[in-house]
Amino acid sequence: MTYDGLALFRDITDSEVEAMIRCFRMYRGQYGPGASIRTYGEQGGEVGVILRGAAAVVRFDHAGNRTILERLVTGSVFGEVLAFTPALGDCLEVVSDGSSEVLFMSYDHMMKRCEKACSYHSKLVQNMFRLVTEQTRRLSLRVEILSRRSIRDKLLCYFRICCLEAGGPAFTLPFSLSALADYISADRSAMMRELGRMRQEGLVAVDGRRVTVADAPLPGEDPVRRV
Amino acid sequence: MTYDGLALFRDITDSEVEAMIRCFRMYRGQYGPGASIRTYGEQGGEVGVILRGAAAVVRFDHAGNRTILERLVTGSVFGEVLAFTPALGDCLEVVSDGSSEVLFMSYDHMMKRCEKACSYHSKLVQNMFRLVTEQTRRLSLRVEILSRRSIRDKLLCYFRICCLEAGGPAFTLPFSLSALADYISADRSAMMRELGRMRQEGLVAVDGRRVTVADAPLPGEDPVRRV
DNA sequence: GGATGTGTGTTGCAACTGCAACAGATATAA
DNA sequence: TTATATCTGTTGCAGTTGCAACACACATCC
Repeated sequence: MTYDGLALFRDITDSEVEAMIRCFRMYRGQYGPGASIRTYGEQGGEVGVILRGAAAVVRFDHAGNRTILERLVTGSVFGEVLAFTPALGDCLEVVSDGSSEVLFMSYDHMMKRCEKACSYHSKLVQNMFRLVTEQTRRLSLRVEILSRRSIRDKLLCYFRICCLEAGGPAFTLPFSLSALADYISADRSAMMRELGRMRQEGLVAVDGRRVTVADAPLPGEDPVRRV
Repeated sequence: MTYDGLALFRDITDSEVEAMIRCFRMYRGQYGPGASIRTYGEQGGEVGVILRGAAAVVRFDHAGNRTILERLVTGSVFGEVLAFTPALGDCLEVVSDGSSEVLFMSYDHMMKRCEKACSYHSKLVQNMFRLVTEQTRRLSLRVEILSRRSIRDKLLCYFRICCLEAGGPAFTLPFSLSALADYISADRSAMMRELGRMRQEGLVAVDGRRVTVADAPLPGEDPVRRV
C-alpha cells in the first residue's frame, strides 16, 4: 500500500510512514458498506484517518432521528479528541459508506514530543494541523447551513457552497435526497415539499442528484457587503 | 503585559513571546464595547488571539437576521484561515463584547518552518494545534445543538452542555436571552414562548440568566447507549 | 429630567414544518 | 422470479415557528 496522496502523510516518504506505523503502533481496519467503524465513547484518545473510501459521523437521538453530523472522505481525520464528544446520551457512530479502510493511531502518542525528534514526526503534526484546520472550516460551513432559519434557506446555503466548490452553477449531490434531509437536519417530506416549491419558482432544477442553481455565486467574486 | 495564562503561549516564557512578537511582526489592537474587531474578507491570512476580554463572531444575513456563530473568550483564536470563510454575500464580523485586546499574527508566518528552528516556535504551533482542536470541539457542540429539530430540543441540548461544563444542575448564561435566541438560531419570541412552556412543565427554572435544569446530566456519568 | 437603546415578556396570526401514511421506483439478494 | 430494502414523491393534519407589534423595565447619555 502506498500513502501517496494522503494529506496526513504529505512530504513523508512511504518508508518513513512505515516506520511511524510501527513506532506509533498504528493499525488498520477494513469495513464493508454500512459497517460501524467506531461508536463514540468506546475509543480512548484515538484518531482515525480514512485511507480509502468514505464514511459519515451520524447521531441517533432518543427518538431515533438520524442526523449526519459529518461526512468523511479519503484523507479525512476523525476522533473523539478532535470533534463530536457524545455528551447527552445520544448514540454517535462512524459508519462506513461503501467499503473503506481506516488507519488508527493514538492521539497522545502523536502529540507527545518524540525523544528521537524524528523530522517526519513533526511533519506529521504539521499535516494533522492542516487537516484539523480544514475540519474546522467544514464545521463552520455546517454551522452556517444549520443556523439558517428555514429549510429553503438551508438548502440555498448548502447549494451555493456546493456551487462554489464545483466552480459552476451545477453540481452533483454527494448523497441521496433522504440523506440530504438528515444533513440539513430537516424532515424529509418537508424538504421535498420545499424543494418542489423552489423548483416551481425557478430557483433550482433538480434531476436525480444533479442540482442546478439559478443565481449561483461565481467563484472569486467578492461577496457583496451589506452593513 | 504578561502572557501568563494564555493557552497559546503555554510553556513559553514572556521574553520568548516578546522575541516572537518582533520576529513575527505581531501587533496588538484595543477595542471598546461593540467595536468591530474584524470584518471577514478584509484580513488576509491573519490569526487573532483574544488577550483580554471577549468577543463574538456574528453574521448578518440579507434579511438582517443576526446569528452568533461563535463566542470568543480570553485565549480564543479566530481567523479566516481557521474558520468561517464568508462565501455567500452575508456580512461576517468579529465584534468586541465589552472592551478587549487582541493580538494579530500572520498565519503563514506561524506555519512556515523557521530557519532558526527556535524551540518556542514549535511550541507555539503545538499550542495552536490544541486551540484549533478545542475550537473544533466547540463547533461540534454547536452543530449538535443546531441540528436539533425543535427549539425545545435545542435549548435542552444547550442547557445540558452548560450543566456538564458547570458540573451541576444550574449555571449562568454567558449572554442575554436575546443573544441566546441568536445563538440557537431561533426567533426570540418563539424561544421565549417555548421557554415559558418548559418552565410550566417543570423542565427548567429560569431566573434572569440563571438556569436550573430538572434532569441535568451528571458529569462523569457514562451516557446511556441506545442502539 | 428626557431621549435613546437594549433587554424582557407577551400576543395574534399566517406560514412553515414535523409526523404519519401511502404509493411507486429502483436495486439487491435469496 | 419473489422478497427485501432503500429511495423518491405526495398528501392531510396538527403543532411549532417566524413575524410583527406592543408594553414595560433598565441602563446610559445628553
